[in-house]
Amino acid sequence: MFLSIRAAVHISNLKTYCDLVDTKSFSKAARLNGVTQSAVSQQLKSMESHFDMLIIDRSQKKFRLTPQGSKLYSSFKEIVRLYQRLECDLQEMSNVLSGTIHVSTVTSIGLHVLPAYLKSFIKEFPTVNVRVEYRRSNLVYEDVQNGSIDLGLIAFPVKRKDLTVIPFSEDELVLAAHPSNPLSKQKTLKVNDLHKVDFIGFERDIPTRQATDKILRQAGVEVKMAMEFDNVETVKRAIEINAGVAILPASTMRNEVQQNQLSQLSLGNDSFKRPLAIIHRKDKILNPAMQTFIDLLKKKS
Amino acid sequence: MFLSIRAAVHISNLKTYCDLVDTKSFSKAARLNGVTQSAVSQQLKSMESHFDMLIIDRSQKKFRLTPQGSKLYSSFKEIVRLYQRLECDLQEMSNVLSGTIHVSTVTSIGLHVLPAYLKSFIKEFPTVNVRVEYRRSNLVYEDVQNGSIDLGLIAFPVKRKDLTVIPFSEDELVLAAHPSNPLSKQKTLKVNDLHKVDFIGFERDIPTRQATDKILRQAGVEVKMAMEFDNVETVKRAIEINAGVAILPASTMRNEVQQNQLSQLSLGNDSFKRPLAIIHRKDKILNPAMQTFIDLLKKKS
DNA sequence: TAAAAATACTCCATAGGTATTTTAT
DNA sequence: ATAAAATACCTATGGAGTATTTTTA
Repeated sequence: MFLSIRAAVHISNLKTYCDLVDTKSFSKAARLNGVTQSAVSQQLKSMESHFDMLIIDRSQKKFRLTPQGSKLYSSFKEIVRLYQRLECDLQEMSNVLSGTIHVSTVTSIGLHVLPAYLKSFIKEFPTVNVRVEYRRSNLVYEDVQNGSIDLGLIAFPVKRKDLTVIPFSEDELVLAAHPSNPLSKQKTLKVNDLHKVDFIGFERDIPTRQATDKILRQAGVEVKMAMEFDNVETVKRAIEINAGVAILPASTMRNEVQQNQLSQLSLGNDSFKRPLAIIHRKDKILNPAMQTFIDLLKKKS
Repeated sequence: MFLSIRAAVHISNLKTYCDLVDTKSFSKAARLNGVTQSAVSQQLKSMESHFDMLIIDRSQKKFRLTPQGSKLYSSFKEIVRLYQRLECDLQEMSNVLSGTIHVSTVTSIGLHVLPAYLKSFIKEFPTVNVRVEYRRSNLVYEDVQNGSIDLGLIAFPVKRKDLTVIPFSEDELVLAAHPSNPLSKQKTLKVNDLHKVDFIGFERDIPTRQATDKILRQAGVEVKMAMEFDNVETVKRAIEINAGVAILPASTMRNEVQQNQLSQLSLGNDSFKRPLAIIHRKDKILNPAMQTFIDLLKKKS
């Protein structure tokens, strides 16, 4: 009736506002919440008129919160957190897992490791909706960090403040070569055998590339970098035309090996591993579905 | 985008839901939040469909919360509390008092004590909107308790669980008589002088009536109860036609005494007092305007 | 001058009102 | 039989989209 709580304040607006403050960007906050920049702008405006105060000082060059603005921020953050926790608790109570899990994964994992897990997961929990985004490593980190997705799958995890890393599996790194390639003839292979060989690698900013570089460097081996690609599929296609050899995760080439399009060669005794991990924001509230998903990945390995 | 927080959940709905649970009544919750019963019903329904679960089991006779329903309740209560606290903090920061104070007062206080305070309050804080409801004592308590108003003003405060009582003033209880009444001739008066006298009182459920009864009883005095009314104004009118005398708070008859329509006689040395107090719900979050209002009442006395 | 934010304008979904029916005591 | 809650129906509103202008870096 006369209660000031009578206001056009939608819970989802609070979340958007928090993102706005976090990102200091209307358009980013908009993207994070699946609305347009215009909407965010209007939301803020209506909040300012509702509370009858300036929230963000946009007069100067810099995005600057007023004292009221930061008070709002901290309260809203708390409320959003409570609300999200509530949602998780409710899901838990309903004891039928549901909801959506939004996963962003490096293509190699997404294409060659994830499917097996995914299959048993959706079989057991058909009510859960898993969305998979296939992206480059750095973008996976970015997605996770800015909160646009729930879980990330990456190789060679690097620790970051405000990220939780959950290792869940390892892949063996092996040599991939065309069946007709001389190297394929050898029964055993050592890294040294790769000296001066035509080599196909990932682009330099991709962790697996950095790992293979290190392997070669430590063995004192120099290769002729013939081609560089940003994903494993293209690398395999290049090997298939015998443009060179590559060091790849074994899991990514099973099909081609089976069909004799590629040869897989173990790299000596000291076999090299590619550790895989799940990442998520430290402050992320994992709902039961996500938790179960994580548990499955950890268990199966 | 895919976030479950994306929901038609208005902050004010949370408050309404809490009231619904508290009162176990759709219509009461509706009244408390200035909407129709229909709206409350629809809100609940849409919440149930949104969370896809039963919240209130209305199948049986009794209003019964599901486990999910009570989980919702506790979380919503926390959120509402956070939000209300936020609003207060914001008001405080804006350092111009504003908002609305909703006061429910016993008529005698509202008509004869409050105006002086009110005058200086609205002079000092013209931006604050004070609404006054004039009601019978028990209804003031009720209003306060069910949260439909912020502050209550009553005499002879009684302690109640979940109510805070703030004494702020005292009124002297005096004898009111028609100027032509024999009693008015006496220079001093003792309670005993009222023996067998025609008496006009408040109705039995009114605290001041109970107080005067006690005064008379303790003095062993019996009066002839000629008339009973539920408010002081009518009592005074009855005295003016000389239907009897009454014991009234001095403050309520100043005007009539001045204009010689009533005589005021002190009741002996052991003057009787009527304590006045402000009441509010213990869990009420007092915004700065209310706090200031209370401080003013306390200070002036 | 290019990106980000604000604004103008429009549209549609929905929240909530009135009126009524259904249900429970 | 009566009070409370649910439902049917309708309308107004305000939230958000598109398109555009304005701002600022």
